[in-house]
Amino acid sequence: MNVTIYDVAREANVSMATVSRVVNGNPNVKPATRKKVHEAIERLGYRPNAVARGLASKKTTTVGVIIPDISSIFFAELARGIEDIATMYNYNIILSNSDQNKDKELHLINAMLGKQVDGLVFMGGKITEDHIREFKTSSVPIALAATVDETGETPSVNINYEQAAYEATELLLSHHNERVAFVAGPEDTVINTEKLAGYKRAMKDHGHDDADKWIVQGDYSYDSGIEAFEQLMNMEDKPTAVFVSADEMALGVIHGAQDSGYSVPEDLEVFGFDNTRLATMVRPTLSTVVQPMYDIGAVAMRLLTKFMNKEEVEEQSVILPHRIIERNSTQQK
Amino acid sequence: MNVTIYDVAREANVSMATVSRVVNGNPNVKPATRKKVHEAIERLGYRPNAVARGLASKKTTTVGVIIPDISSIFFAELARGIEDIATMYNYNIILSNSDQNKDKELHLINAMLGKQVDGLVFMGGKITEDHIREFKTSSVPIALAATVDETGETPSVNINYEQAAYEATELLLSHHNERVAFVAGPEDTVINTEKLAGYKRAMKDHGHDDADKWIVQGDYSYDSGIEAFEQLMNMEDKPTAVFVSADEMALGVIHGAQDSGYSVPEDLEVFGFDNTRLATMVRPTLSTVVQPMYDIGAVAMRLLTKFMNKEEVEEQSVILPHRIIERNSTQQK
DNA sequence: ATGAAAGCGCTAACAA
DNA sequence: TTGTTAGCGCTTTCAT
Repeated sequence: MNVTIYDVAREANVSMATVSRVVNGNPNVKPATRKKVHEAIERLGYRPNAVARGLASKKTTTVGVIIPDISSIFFAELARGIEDIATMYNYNIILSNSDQNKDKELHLINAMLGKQVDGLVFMGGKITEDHIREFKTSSVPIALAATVDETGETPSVNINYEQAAYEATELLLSHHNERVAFVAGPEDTVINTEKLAGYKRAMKDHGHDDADKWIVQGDYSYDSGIEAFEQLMNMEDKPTAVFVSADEMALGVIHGAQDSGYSVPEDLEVFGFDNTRLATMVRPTLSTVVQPMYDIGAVAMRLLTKFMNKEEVEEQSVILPHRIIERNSTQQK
Repeated sequence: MNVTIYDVAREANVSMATVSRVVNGNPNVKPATRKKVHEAIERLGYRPNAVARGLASKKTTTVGVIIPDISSIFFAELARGIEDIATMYNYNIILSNSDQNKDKELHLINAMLGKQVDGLVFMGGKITEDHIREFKTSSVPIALAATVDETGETPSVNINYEQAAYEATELLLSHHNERVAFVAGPEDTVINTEKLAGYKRAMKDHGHDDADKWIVQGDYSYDSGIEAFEQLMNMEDKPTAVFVSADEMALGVIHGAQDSGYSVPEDLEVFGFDNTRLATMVRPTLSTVVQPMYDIGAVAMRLLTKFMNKEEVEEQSVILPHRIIERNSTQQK
């Protein structure tokens, strides 16, 4: 049997209400009483039962986090941002992997709501109507991190993927590359669609209406980067530069090239996306789009705390700044 | 107001006890009644309150996970193993980062016990007496993952680090390297101590009693690998091979070497530890010790479920097999 | 097979 | 400043 608030009350000769007050830092307690209670707590080794507290107060001080895959460098960094801010605001985190599987996602949302989380941070690929319905009927606030809801109805934190992709492509084009390819991520995710749009817009602005023929499909993985390189080299006109929509996949492209005797950036310029730690762990170091992953997680969690506290929120769709960083996988100009 | 078990009971014209039974799959319910209840649940959109359930049953079906840093490739992989098995056994996970800070660790243990987790998976660097005391007085079982308790009192899952380090060093020595260096990890963690011991034993077995002079200190990071390389090259007798106690740090060593015009493995053989995904994302690909991170997490969680179910456990200190994989950062023999 | 009722440990009015 | 007392929503005997 664990020691309860009632045991402490008896030990300190006060009511449980008073114990509750000192445990919760309520100022309406005479210092002497407070001291007595603290001593009793110490003596008994009392530790408040958060479950009972949660039932009585209807607050669990825990938030749910649904993440595609915690073992991915990208998402792990986001998760760290989320957890740090959660800790700062005294929340704990229930973390589950969804593998971007819609059924799992929906199931997890429900499981977490069942656990009475005070809020939810959701990361995923595609927000469907079913998702929106769940979000809307949820009794607790929800924030999306690095995940876009096209309807704009769900609070979210992202960067401007379209613009970022535009700028990356533009930079490659400005290096007088006539043939700039794009290695896409999983189709049917809106972030990929946006990147694609940015790439196409840049191509078009530079007079290339044939962007479609320079697009190859990947899945963000290293291996798919290697495969993408093969495809690139099988094209009639080989590209001289390639914009890859994720760093890890970009490493695959670089190594695919090097393994085939090409050199980067001389024979092929390679540009990544995300600026994960990987970007500086490769030779040549990777030029890439800086997406502030940790911050996206942190800001999403911060946003969520505001909703949980019913604070006013000026803008519920936060767009964080991105930037381009040129390293050695592209030509120095 | 949310719909409760009581509402369902009224809607279905049964008692809450019966609703509870069907929700919990108790077989002692007439099929017709079960059906009625399910319909009522459906109609009302009832979702059981896990907090109330936890209070009444004294089980929360959630386990705490204390991890040094979820954004580390190594730990993220472990976490995935833990979470997958947790899901399989219907547990959720409360995840917190400790940064290997003892105070944080102790605080987290208490916070999680306060949340009434049914068990705890702990990952950390150094298990002190204070840790052991907390573990022992804990009302719920605890399992260590990739973390060794020298007293052997806490259930744990690891590999044999000493032996693995021995084999790695041995392999380098067998390549007729006269000078094999070692890049250590954070001092004062027992896993590092074990690796060090394995390295020294191998050196000694090959007639090198001067192992100490070939040891340089790192912190497992990429940058510390680069620095380690500098130190290696400042030695009087430069080593011709180096065993690095973590893959990421090994990449640092490789790139440090390459950036200085050395080639790997011709001028310097490099051997890593862990076999994180990074090992195949470098050129040359990294020879390394395979530590089954995902499995360690998975097995630790599985072990924990056994304790939580009060099952018999034959061996509470599990040692998983490791192996050596030779890739291109060492000489082919 | 089903129901009644007593908690689980705490918070939050409301009184005093 | 402190105490009394309902619940919070569910599980779990114990009856029936």
